[in-house]
Amino acid sequence: MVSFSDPFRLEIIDLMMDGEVCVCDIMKLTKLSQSRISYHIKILKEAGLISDRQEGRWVYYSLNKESLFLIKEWITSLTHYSSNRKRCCE
Amino acid sequence: MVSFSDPFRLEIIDLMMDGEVCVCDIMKLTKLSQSRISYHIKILKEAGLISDRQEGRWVYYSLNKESLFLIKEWITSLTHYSSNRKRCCE
DNA sequence: ATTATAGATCAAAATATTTTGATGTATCAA
DNA sequence: TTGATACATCAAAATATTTTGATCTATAAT
Repeated sequence: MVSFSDPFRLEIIDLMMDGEVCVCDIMKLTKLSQSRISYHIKILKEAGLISDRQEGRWVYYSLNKESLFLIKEWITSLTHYSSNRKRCCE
Repeated sequence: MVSFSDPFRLEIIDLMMDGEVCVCDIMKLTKLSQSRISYHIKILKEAGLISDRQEGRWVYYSLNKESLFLIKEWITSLTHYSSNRKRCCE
């Protein structure tokens, strides 16, 4: 959740919407520097939000649908509990 | 989305799961200082994630279900597009 | 073997966010 | 009208995150 907190990470996430991308794809599409992208990728990976798969020199990243689903479930749980007024400061 | 990026804000959001809370509620439940809470509340409010309602000296905060729903929709859209492999670096 | 490419990692610098403590405003109770 | 409570706001300090540029590893092509 906390890993959603950077606009460039959101941009990278959006790029993964259509499937796998490598760092070089992201470089071309965003004009961010390589190390900058690797840094954000690392944060997304540590948060379990993306998966990686190496193929030769390339590393393909893609969204981890399961963890996205878990986040949705958490958001759902936020709104699906009792909404009865609690008295303040009792 | 970016406003989810602080663990204390997530805690405050969780507290609102059961309904409205005021700053003093949050103070009691979290032991955070008043100005610290107001600071985080402000960020959540500016993000449209919570709504407020004043009643006398108290301000009641609650989750804005609509904006939570929009976030869920965005997450859904991330995973519901074509997953066909794209060639890297073409 | 040499060179090129993809990407990870690192330390320092730049930048942004958060915390603190003080002060301000509004409401209410005595 | 005085004092207390709830909360907002502000500037400075503390802390955390991000960016940069350099260097490193691994793979692959010549």
